[in-house]
Parts: sequence; C-alpha cells; structure tokens
Amino acid sequence: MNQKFAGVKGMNDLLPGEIEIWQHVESTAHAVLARYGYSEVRTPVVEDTALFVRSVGETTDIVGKEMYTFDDKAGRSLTLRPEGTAPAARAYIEHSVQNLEPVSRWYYVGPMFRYERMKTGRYRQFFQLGVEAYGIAEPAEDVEQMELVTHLLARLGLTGVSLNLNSLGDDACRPEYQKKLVGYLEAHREALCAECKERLTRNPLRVLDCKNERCQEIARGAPSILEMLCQPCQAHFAEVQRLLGVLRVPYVLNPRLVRGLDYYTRTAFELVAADPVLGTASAVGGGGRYDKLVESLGGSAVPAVGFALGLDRLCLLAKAAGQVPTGRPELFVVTVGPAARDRALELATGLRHAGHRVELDARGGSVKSQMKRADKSAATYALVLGDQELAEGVAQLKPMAGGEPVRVALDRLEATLTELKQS
RNA sequence: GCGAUCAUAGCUCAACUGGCAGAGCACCGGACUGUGGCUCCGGGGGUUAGCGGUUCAAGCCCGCUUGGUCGCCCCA
Repeated sequence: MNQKFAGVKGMNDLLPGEIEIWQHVESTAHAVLARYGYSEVRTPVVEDTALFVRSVGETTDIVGKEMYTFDDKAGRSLTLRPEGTAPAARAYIEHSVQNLEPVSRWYYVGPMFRYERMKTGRYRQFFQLGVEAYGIAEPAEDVEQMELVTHLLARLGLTGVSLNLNSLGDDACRPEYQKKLVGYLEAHREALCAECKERLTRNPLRVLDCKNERCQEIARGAPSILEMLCQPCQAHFAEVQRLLGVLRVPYVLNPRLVRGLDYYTRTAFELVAADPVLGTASAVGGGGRYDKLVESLGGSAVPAVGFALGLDRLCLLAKAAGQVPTGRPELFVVTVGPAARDRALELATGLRHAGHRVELDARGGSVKSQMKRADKSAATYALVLGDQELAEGVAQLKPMAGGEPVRVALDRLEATLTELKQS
C-alpha cells in the first residue's frame, strides 16, 4: 500500500494559480529596488545557531521559543534562519565588504522559519523581502528606505498600509530610559499581565506594546522614550521626520512601537495594514536602524539600516486588492493529421523562437476537443492546420473572442502575428 | 504554548432518531466522422482525514492522532 504524504505543517506549496501573484509582487520589487541602487544577495537558509542568539537577542520570542534548531552530523548546532538581517550581516562581515566599498545596498528574497502556531498570514515557513543598507549613518538613508517601501507598496496597488515610526535611542540614552521605565512599571506591577511581569525583568521595553488592555492602559501613562533621547539621537530623529516631510511620506508617530528584535537602535518603523483579510496579522513589514549589529558580530563599526516585508501577507493583500495578473497565450495550434502535426510543431517552434507565446497539445484528438483546449487556455487566436490548409501552404487564424477565421500564408504567419500584437 | 471549533469527490455542500455515499460546479467524452463558448446526454473520480472502540449495522456515537480555521500570545 502506497503511503500518501502531506507537506510539513505550516509550510505551503505554491502552485499555478497562486504563484502568479508572487511573481508579480517579486518582479515589481526587483524592478523598484534596482532603481534605488540595491543589489540582490543570496545566503544559505541554515546558519550557526549562535548567530541568531547573539544578534536577535536571547530574551526575544524568536530565540526563546521559535527557532528550528538541530545538530548536524558533526555535532554543530545549526538553525533554519528565522530572519534575514543577521545572515546578511554575517556575509557582509565574512567577505570584508566594508573594505571593498564604503556603502553597500543589499536585498534578499527567501524563506524564513519560525516555529509558531499558525493562522492566516502566519506560517512556519514564510517569505521575506529584506533590504539592508550598510555604511551610512545619516538619517537621509533611513528616510530613503521608508520612501522606498512606501513607493513599492503603492506600485503594488496596496493602499491602507500605514507607516508607524519611533526612535529607540542608543547606548547613550536607552539604558537611562529603561531604568526610568522600569521604575514606573514597578509601581504598577500588580496590574500587569503575567507575561509582562516576566518582561519587566527580561525585556521591559516590550511591555509597551503588550496587547493586553490593562497593560496598554499602563503603557499609555509610561514615560516616553522620545522625551529622553540623548542629543544626537534627538537630532537624528528630528532630521528623519523633517525629510519624511520633504518627501511627503505619510507616517504616524508611535512612541510605544518596539521591535521584536534586540539589535535596533534609533529609528524603528513598522508597516501596518488595515485590510481585514490579514486578521490580527496586520504587520506587513518592519525595520529600523541597527548601527551596532555589524560590530557586535565581529565586524568593524559599520552603521546600517534595513527593513523586511512579509511576502505572504503582501500577496494576500495584493490578491484582495484584485491585483491578480493573467497570462494568456497568443496562439493555440490545432492540427489535423500527422503531416500537419509535423509542420505545426515546426511552426510553433519558430514562432516561440521569434518571441511569441504559443501552445500546442501533443495529444492531438478531434478538432473539437483541441478547440476546447484552445478556449480553456484563453489564447487570443487558434491556428487550425490540416491537410487541406497544408496543400495550399496556409493556415486558419481564428480570433477566439469571435469573428471569422482568416487564411494566412504559412510564411507570413510570424509577420501577421507581430502586426496583430501591435494593433 | 493555551483555548475554541471544524474535517464527506479537485471546489462548495447534502445524506432523518445509526440502515446501499449523493448533488451542483470543475474535469473528460459525445450529440456535430475538420472548429471553442450556449444547450442536451454520458463518463471518470471517495478506504467519508488517519487509527482504534461500541453495534447485526458507523459519514453519523466514543477515544486518540493528524490537519484546517478563529481567538490569546507574538510577529512578517
């Protein structure tokens, strides 16, 4: 008895009918990123476990409970990447890219893995488009990226996504703020949810974006980090906002925005969609500045800023927005008899080489059934070629939308198709 | 990780208090021996998610497993 297999929970197949929207989203992204001077990089799906522990942060949910970690046969602890920034930084450092060029603008597209309870828009294998710029500390770079992502979403026809913005300070001011925040939260300790009591000691900033209503109430009264930024952070943040204004990029200031990863400094932003198709999985992207990451992973002090978009969610939104592209053949070749089929194969091949999209079904069959296939393929024209036509050196070109078939000389086919395509 | 809920053809769903597993759509073919869509006729397709239990008899009742969906949590 043959066993029937099922895919691994939370990891999906993308089949024709579904893949088109992905190709549309990805090709749009490739085109937009190229215009902003970004180059694609590809790094392995598996990395040294310690890379994520050290960069993402031991107290984060990702490292604490969501990683796919295993030992290989040599006993190394490896992890299926849960995010792309750390692997990119690792590659950047490993290849000493900072010595080759002062500024690098990279992006990547690929699967990420997190062991989580799944639901709409959240999978155990999901796809991210990540964008990383190394070597520029200026706020203009942060803004360029936020404008880029805003533009990309617009190109995809996605409205109703808002840009949330905050600054998380840096080593100079965040510890100070954190101390003050803990002081405030300690005073309300009893009212916090169980998890937040835990966060209070492990990662107090995360209390700020707890979804629990009572915690939110308390968070609203908490001191704002924006009032405690050190002078350089404050100047940076002010410039970010000024330039967003210059470029007319709409954003919402959200002093309680905290990212789920530890490596961020200064600018942090998140893209939140209003569309109900995503349910509670409303974040479609997020990012920020991580000026200390490269150094903390053993590289030199290279400032960087980046963000990631969740492609699964983007595709859900694009589909809901009716952005489903359709591809249809120009020509579907219908043949009658073996001699005609040989000639048709030749013709189809020649037309394809000339750049036309042509389909032909080798199963043959009655003209009727071949016409049905032509109809189903949504081809613009059917080309009927049988012994009668062959004897005269012509074929019938029939518009599938309706209308009379036209007789076209076989040696005029390519030219005729090209003309029709242009008109 | 916690809670709720669901699982019958490729899809959407029927099947009485337990009694021969069905329809629509989709797919394929024919009516028209060389011309699609509309109509009519026919056909293929199911261990009723899986395993076990109760029963003369289980799609239906019970248990377990797996998977989907929703909420909590978190994020992309």
